[in-house]
Amino acid sequence: MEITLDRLAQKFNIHRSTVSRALSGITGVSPELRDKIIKEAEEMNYQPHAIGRALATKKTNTIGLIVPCVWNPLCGEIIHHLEVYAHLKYFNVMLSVTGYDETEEINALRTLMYRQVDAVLILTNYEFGKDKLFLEFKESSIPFVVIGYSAPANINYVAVDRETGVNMAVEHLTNLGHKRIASVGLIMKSYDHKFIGYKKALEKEGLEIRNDFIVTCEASFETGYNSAKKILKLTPCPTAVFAASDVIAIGLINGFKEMGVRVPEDIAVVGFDDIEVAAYAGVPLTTIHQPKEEMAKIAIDIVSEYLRCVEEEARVPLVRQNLVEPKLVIRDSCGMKLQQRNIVLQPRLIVRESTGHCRMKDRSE
Amino acid sequence: MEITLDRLAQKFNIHRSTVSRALSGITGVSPELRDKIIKEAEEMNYQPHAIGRALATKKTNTIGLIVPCVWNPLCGEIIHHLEVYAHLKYFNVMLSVTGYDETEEINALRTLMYRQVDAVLILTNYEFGKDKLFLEFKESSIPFVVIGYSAPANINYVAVDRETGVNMAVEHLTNLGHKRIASVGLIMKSYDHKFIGYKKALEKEGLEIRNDFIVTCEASFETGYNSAKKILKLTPCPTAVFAASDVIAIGLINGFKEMGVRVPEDIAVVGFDDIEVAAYAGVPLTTIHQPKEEMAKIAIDIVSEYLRCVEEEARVPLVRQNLVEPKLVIRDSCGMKLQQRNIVLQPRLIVRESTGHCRMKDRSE
DNA sequence: GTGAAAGCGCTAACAA
DNA sequence: TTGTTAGCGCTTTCAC
Repeated sequence: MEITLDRLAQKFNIHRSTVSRALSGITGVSPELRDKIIKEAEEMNYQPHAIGRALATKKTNTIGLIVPCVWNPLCGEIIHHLEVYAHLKYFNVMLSVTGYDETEEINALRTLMYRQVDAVLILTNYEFGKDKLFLEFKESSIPFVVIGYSAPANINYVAVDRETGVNMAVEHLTNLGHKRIASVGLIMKSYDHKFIGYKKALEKEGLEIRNDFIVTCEASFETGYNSAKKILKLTPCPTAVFAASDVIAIGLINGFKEMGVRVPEDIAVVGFDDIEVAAYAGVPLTTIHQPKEEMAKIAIDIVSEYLRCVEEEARVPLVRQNLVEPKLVIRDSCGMKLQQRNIVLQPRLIVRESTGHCRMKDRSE
Repeated sequence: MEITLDRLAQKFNIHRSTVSRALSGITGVSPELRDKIIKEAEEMNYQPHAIGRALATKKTNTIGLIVPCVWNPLCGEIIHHLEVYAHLKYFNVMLSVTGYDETEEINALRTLMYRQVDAVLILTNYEFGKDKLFLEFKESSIPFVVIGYSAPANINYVAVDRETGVNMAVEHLTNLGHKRIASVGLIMKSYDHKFIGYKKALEKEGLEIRNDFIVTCEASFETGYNSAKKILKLTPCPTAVFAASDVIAIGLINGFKEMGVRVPEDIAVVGFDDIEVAAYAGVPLTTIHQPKEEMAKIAIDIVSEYLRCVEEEARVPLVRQNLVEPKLVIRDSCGMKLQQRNIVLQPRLIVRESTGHCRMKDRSE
């Protein structure tokens, strides 16, 4: 038989409310009784019923996490950190994967939002602020934060500064002397910060922006792999390529290899994300590091701080919009093999931080 | 103001139970009223309150998922499939990551178990049946299934046949003529099926089992990488190595490369798991495929079938213990490059299935 | 310091 | 067909 507050109370011929107070550590129970109750509860291995409590308190201590997928290493790593930090703040996490489907995203939101989670986090790597999703959010009163992409003015978000990141990547290539720099996986829309960054970086160097040098594809190993052929068909052939994500970069390098094209000797490749495999991917990948753990921490902080305030009936914090700084991680895929390297069995890592600082904008609703 | 059954009922001056029936599609409401109610509910965008419903029905439609980590691609891929199948069966999933910590596993179990989830799935890659965890499970009345490792007689599980898998891997190596086959990442315990498989496979071939050829390490890219040095120090040097997981194999290959040792020319490597990156890892990895999606499907089927039975008050199914068959996936890392290969931009895949069938043992409690 | 009572939102058995 | 009632397990306000 399940053990409940009432059953515990019966043991001592007292009322369940007293037991509740004793176990919640609320003042107003005699120390002796309190200790007896606690002891007995432990002995009987009493566990408060989360659902009952949630109904009474209107708090579930659960945050909903909507993600496009989990198999993708970038998502996997971010989800990992989110869960760990959530756990530290005593939140459970409810996971919902949408398969990059906008309708599914809305469904997930509905399911989670309607009062079974205290907050929702949404991981997305593309434009956010699309009307439906956005409206759905605003109708609810629970806090939410977008992770991975910037959002409209009145929505919390934490994301890397993509434009700066891409700029660093392209600059690295131009510094190495590259003039014909193609890209794979960019989305040719004004809302794609990576696309903007790519264009601006080339413009700054006075390099021509050629549409045929912009090969679009989704983010996966396979699409990257298949893009290799497209890149090699270009005339004149690019000497370097910026891949919009590491999975693409890794696939690409494999594709090149398959066609007898060496990286970095024949063509240089920079990635974006710095997923863990990047260091172990055939040719260790030079890439732009996303501070995933930091982003996760910030996201969890935002919701837990918000929730703390409503609990204490304090003024709720302003919308927080965090752009965190990327870093350039130099490995082998762009041909920085010029220096002598000791044969030390550790993944080589030269980190070059961007000059900017972590920017944080606070705006009022 | 939140919209509830009562508030909906007020609109028509009827009782909330009628509204409840109408919306649940339960017979016993006049068609006209029913339609009016449904229409109004949709208009007001009514969403049933999951917590209230859960308290009343003692069902949360949520399954708890306890995993050691999510950043690891093997875990990530399995979690992905689990979530997708759970979703298909209308389950939410509550995720709990334990960081390979047994105490955390028990905590997670407690948190989830005590009536906020209908079932729990536990993903583990090591021995299961450890007293504490096991007892904790048995005290609860909710169904659970272990994924990835076989469990004691009265516990559901679904796992690959690891012993067979390792046997296939080692056999592949011996077929290629290898005699000195080291291993990395095995656990030298009687409960490690991979270890058993490795030993048996060598014995079968009449090969010596050398303790120094068994290099232990945890499953990560980094530990694999660091193990390369250890392998190369052995005398006589092995000509092939079996890595207990793909992440180890990938790290290992990078370590070898770093030290100027070529794979497969100088040394052959087989992995285990067939994670997605395996096909794109510098040298495409020959490995043992775990049917992750199939395993996920079986796991979800087990719990949803169980839950269906208790709901219908039918006899609950017997314990299901599924060992699914691994497959040998031949790529490049063992030197099967003998045949001419067309330059076709697709990851090469030669799948060799094990001769056995998917075994399923049903046992009574 | 402790008990009684109400109520969170819903479902389900029973009456009408 | 519809309403009434009770109750899921807990918290919390108000009496005592």
